[in-house]
Formats: sequence, C-alpha cells, structure tokens
Amino acid sequence: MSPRVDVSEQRREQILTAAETAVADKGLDSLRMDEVADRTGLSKGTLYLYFKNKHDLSLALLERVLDQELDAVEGITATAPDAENALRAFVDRVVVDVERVIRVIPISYGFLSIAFRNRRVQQALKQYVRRYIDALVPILRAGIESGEFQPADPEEAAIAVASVVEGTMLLWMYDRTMIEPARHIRSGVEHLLHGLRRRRG
Amino acid sequence: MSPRVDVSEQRREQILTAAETAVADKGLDSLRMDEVADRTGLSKGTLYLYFKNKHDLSLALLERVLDQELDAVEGITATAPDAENALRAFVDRVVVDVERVIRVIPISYGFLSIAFRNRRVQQALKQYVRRYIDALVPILRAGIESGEFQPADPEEAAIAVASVVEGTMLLWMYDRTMIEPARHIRSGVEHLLHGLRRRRG
Amino acid sequence: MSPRVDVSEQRREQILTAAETAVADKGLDSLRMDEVADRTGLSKGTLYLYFKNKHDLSLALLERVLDQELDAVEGITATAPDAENALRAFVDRVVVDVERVIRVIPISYGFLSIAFRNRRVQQALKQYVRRYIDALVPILRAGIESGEFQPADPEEAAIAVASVVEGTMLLWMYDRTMIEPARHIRSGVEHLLHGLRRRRG
Amino acid sequence: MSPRVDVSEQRREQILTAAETAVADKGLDSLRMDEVADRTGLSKGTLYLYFKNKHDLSLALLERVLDQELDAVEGITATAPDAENALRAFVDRVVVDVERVIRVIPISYGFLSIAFRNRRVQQALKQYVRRYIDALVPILRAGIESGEFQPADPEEAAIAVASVVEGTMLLWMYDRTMIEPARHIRSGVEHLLHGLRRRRG
DNA sequence: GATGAATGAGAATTCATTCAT
DNA sequence: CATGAATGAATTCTCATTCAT
Repeated sequence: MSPRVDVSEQRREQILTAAETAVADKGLDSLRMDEVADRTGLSKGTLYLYFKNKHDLSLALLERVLDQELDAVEGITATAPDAENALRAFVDRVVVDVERVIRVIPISYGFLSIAFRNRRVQQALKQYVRRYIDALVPILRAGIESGEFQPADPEEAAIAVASVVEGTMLLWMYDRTMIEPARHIRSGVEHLLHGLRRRRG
Repeated sequence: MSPRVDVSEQRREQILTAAETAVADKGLDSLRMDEVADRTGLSKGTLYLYFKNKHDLSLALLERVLDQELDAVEGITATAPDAENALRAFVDRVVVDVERVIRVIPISYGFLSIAFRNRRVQQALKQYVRRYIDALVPILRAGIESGEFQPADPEEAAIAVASVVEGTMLLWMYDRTMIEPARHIRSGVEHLLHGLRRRRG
Repeated sequence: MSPRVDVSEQRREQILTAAETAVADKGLDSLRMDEVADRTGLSKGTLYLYFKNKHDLSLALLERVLDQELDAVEGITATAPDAENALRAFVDRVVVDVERVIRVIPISYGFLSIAFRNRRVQQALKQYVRRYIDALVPILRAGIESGEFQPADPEEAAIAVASVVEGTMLLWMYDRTMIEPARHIRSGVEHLLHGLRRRRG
Repeated sequence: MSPRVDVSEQRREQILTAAETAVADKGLDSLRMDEVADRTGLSKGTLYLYFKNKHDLSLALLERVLDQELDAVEGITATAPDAENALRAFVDRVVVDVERVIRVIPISYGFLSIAFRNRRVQQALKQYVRRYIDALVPILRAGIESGEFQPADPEEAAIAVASVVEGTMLLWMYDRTMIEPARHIRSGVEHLLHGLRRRRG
C-alpha cells in the first residue's frame, strides 16, 4: 500500500527464490552461496546484507516454503454443501498443485533431521502442522456435529486425513512410479470418508 | 555360509553402527568421517578400506536402516483369526518399535532430497515401499476376498494404510507434542478399518 | 582564522571521536568503517569524503591522540619554586588524567608494530617523544644548572623520567591489579629524584 | 628424555616460529594463515591440526614470546658480589639481547589493546609482569637488607627498575634514532641506583 | 590390514571501497 | 554534500581423501 515498496523485502524474496530453485535442482546439501549469488545476479557479499549467514538463509527458505504451502492449504474456502464435499474440495486443491509441492517438499524433509536440535526449525515445523490441522478440523467438526459423520474426535479425524495426504506424498517421494499422488491421496481419503460416514438404516 | 563370519563384514557393521549413532545425534548433514572414526575407535584411513568413500558409506547406512525397518515390518506373521485383527497386529508391532524408529527415520528423510538424482538411493527407497506394501497387501486381500472387507483394490487399500502409518510418523517428526504416534496411528487405521468393513444388515 | 569554524573540520573531529571510542571499546584491530559510521550517525560513504581511506583515518586518529596527550604534558606550566617540585607538578599532572590515558594509550600501542613500516606513523611517534622529552629537559636542566641536582646530562635524565612514567603505564596495561599507576609513577620518580639530588654535607 | 620426541610439539614450534618471523616482518595485523603455511612449508590445513584457529595461534605466539622473554630474564643468575653489581648484571643481560627483543616486542604491544577483553591474553601478560618483578625483587631486597641500599619497599623499587627498562624500550619503539636502548637503559638504572645507594658520611 | 599426519580444493564469510541517485 | 546498497577481492576455515610407514 505504501507508494514505495521496501526494496529490502524484494531482495530477500529474490534471494530466497533463487535459493529455492537451486535446492530444487541440486538438493539442500548442495546449496552453495556462490550459486545463489550467480542465480540472483547479485554478488556474494550482497547475500550477507540480507541474511546473517548461510544457515539463516536456509531457515528463511524453510519458513517461506512452509508458509506458501500453508497459504495454499488455508486458501481453500469450503463453499461445499456438506462436509464430505468440503473434504473432497480440500483434496482436489491439494492434488492440483502437486507439481509445485514436489519441487519444494524435499526442502522440509532436509530439515527434519535438525528439528530436534534447532528451535527455529522446530517452531516452523510445529506451526505448519498446527495450521494444517486447524484448516481441517472445522470441516470435520461440521460433519460430525451435523450428523453427516459418525461421532468422533474432530482433531483425531483431521490428523488421520492429514496423515493420509502427507503420508502418500512421502511414499511418492520414495517411489514415484508406484505411487500416483492424485489417485492415491483421493482413494486414501475416500476410504477414510467411507469410515466416517454415518450408516443409514 | 562359512562357519567363520567374515571379519570384514563385522567391521562394516561396526562402522555403520557408529555412523548411525552419529547421524541420530547430529543429523545427516553433520556426519563427518572424523567422527565416525572416533566413534568406531578405528582410524580414519581404515574407514576407506571398507567403504569407497563417504557417499558409499552413507548409502550403505541408508540401506541398512531401511532393511532393519523392513525386517521389523515383514517379521509380522499374521497369526490373527481375521484381517481386521491382522491389521491391528501389524499396527501394534509398528507402534511398539516407535522408539527405535524415531532415531533412524530422519536418516531416510535426509536422503529423500537426493533420491531424484541418485539411482542407488532411488532403488533403495523404491524397494522399501515395494516391500512395505507387499507386506500389507496379503492381509487386505484376504479380508476383501473373505468378504470381511468391502470390495476394493487391495493395493490401494494397502497404500492407504501405509500412508496413515508413515504420514503420522512424519507429522510426529514435525510436532512431537501434538502427535502421539501410537495413539494417532491406531486411530487413523481404525478410521480406515471402519471404512473397509462390510456393513451388515 | 575565519570567524566561522570550518564545518568540514567539525565533521573530521566528529568522525575521529567516534573512531576513538570504537577503538577504546574494541581495539584497533576491530575497528570497522561500518561501526564508525554507525557511531557517528553518518553514512559510510560520507566517511570517505573526509578521509581518503581507512588507513588515513587511523593515522589521523593516532595523531589526534598523541596531540591531546602532548597538550596535557606541555600545558604544565612549571610555576614551581624549584626543579624538584616542578618535576612533582609534572607527575601530578600526568597522574591526574590517568583515566583518560587508559582509554587511548592502547591506540598508540596498536600502531607501534606498524611504525617500522610506515613513515607517517613513525613521524608522529617520533615527534611525540621529542616533544615529551623537550617538555622535561628544561626542568632538569634548570635543576642541574642551579646546583639543585647533581651534574648530569639533562636529556638523559629527562629520558629516565619519561621512561619511568611511560614504563609504569605500560606495566599497568600488562597487569592492572599489580600496578597502581599513580602510586608507582610517583615512587619511581621519587627514586630518580633521590638519585638526582645533590647530597649535602 | 623419551626415546621418541613428540612430533606434535615440534610442529607447533615450527609453526610458531614461522608466525613469529612473519609478524616481525609485516606486523601482527598483517599475519595471514596462508603466509604461515608458506613459511613452514606445510599446507594451510595442517595449521588447523595444531591450532584451533588463527586467534588461537596468535595467542600461542604471544605466550611463547613472553615465555622466551622471561627465560632470558629469569636465567640471570646473579653471581655478583653485591646488589648494585647484580642489578648491573641484570641490565647487561637485558641489553645484550635487545636485537632479539626488537623483533618480538611489538607482538606483545599488539595484544595490549585486547588485554581488557581477553582473559587468556590478560593472564599471559599478568604472569609476565609478575615473574619479571619476581626476578628483580630478591636483588633489591638483598641490597636493602644488607644496608647497601637505603630503606625502601623492595617491590616498589623493583617496579621502578622494570619501568625504566620497559619504558626505555617503549620510547625506543617510538623513536629509534633518539633513544639508544643500551645507553639509556643503563643511564636510567644508574640514576635509580644512585638514588637507592646509601650515602656514606 | 591399520594408521593418522598431511593435504588442498572448495566453501563461507568479511569489509574497505565505490558510485548512482 | 550525503547516502547506503552493492561489490568482490581477500581471508579464514573445513573436511573428504591419500599415502608413507
């Protein structure tokens, strides 16, 4: 809204974008400051004007990746008529940007191993799950409260859905030929839905 | 088959065990040949008698971790009376071993980002999923064929179960306070079971 | 001579004062243009309008420190009745601003190691000693010529006095608990005085 | 005495010697790890096997310089018949290796500015003064107790002597043409001696 | 087989200096 | 005059790998 956009913030984004591409191309452990500089067209020294050190840049990258991920997830406005369709809408949305996800998901995985030791990583990851689950709980609660779903703990159900989504993605990382993310996420969630659904008669 | 176990194989195991502990303590990216040598009590040069280079050692480590994981999973002899209880036995076994898993799981995650670029890593991970699913399929097929479960694709159902197990574990890595692996793996699988179960009447 | 002090000169002083504080706080080798800019409130570029480069700034700093030091020393108007008391007045004056000295003395010391290699530093330091000794020689010469002191070379005696003063200060830098500058400078000079004094009888 | 000399200690010495020469040639602030490596004929990496980092190497250098200095000072066995001649012997010895001193003294000076901030430097410098004074006190005490010198505090007198020696050296660093260390240290100490001496008659 | 001292290519980081605005 | 973002050469430091013993 301000007439002059903060150049500094643009630079950070520019650098993070370059870093993200570099990581997507070569892996987190092959990330080199030199290469980030090259890809931005900036000099190496400039990177250090915006990030204290390489570690700091990496963490900022993780945070940005998770944020974008959450933006996608939270942006799902369930305009669906019922919980079941809301959940399907959710899955559709997740499945739609599987392409983007595959580029950046390994970034998060690369950080899992330091999550125990680094509070900032820990915070970022925790917040991610928290918000992810928080996006799902209302849908499930609505279904349970309306009687569309069987009685259940909404958070546990949300965690089940999230684990199917994230777990399938993970299996897909393991084997990209065996797992088809769109299909298997859908079928997994359908199985859950089937279990959740109230039986008539 | 020789009565005398190859000393050389013992050495490899000794080294891999040291490396595994090192990675569990400090993360894959902080793995140093120096430290492996220290933890083994061997000299640095000796490591190179048993592994071509660091990369080779890391891959051997990944393979060993996945193998041990599979040994646990495949060792589950379903002596259960029906598919439902066989699945529960499976989950119980997985859950029992969560302590060990948490130590070594980040090792696999650390390799996910290389999987695209390294065929040997890719093979190891693929095989892991393949065998994991292969351990589940028979249980589900039996249930479906016996009419205990509703008609479904056994492999898809197996993938759903696997994704719940692995996905919950992943979420747990993200947030160890929010997720309780034993409880949430069980409740996730119960939701699936509920969906799979054939409705009577 | 212009009624209006040169703004430019004010800026230089402002910068040198900031630099002096920075050096006092963190040592000469930790002096950073960045920090001088910060402490001045000026921009880094501006520093280069007033000093050709960092080296130039450092030298100006040395010269200013030595000048201030000399101002203090030369400002001692010996209104004393005799040489002995003139010398005591000198010491009193030196001792009085030990607090200021301790802040800036390390600055000179930091330059000693460059003195061999840099003519300008050398000139500044030489001039300092020259004027320091020149401030003392008249006092000692007066004492010697009046018969108050024994026959001696006035310059050698002046150097002895200066070495006690500067040497005690140096020892004090080495160990601030063992040496008390005021007390030990005084006692050192008293020993010299005692030796200089003409014996009666 | 052990049949096999510790190579590791030799290497440290070798490195420190190279560093000392480098510092003597170009000043402490121009010390480069690269150059030390070149001068030793070792590789850069090797330096880091023996010293944690550059700072650590510098401190070891300071410690070695001060130790050698003290070895020289403490090695003065006063076989002199009286205190006065013992003191002269002391001065003679100091004066004799002025050549070596001039090479290494600026090293200590370079550290004075961080003495406030670094405990290890502080300890090294403190110990230096302590041992320096401790080498002088016995001579002066003997003279005072035997009645050769006038009543005085032996430590204060020792500090006076030390300040003349170190102070003259310092002035000499300031101006190498004006000060002749041998001559002016001698004349300074003679003035002190004259003051200390008991007057007859 | 085993050792561990030495290596050196490669990466991160620093900071005086410049220059377009 | 003043600015401060950008630079990049210079330096420190790391660590997998080798090899003489």
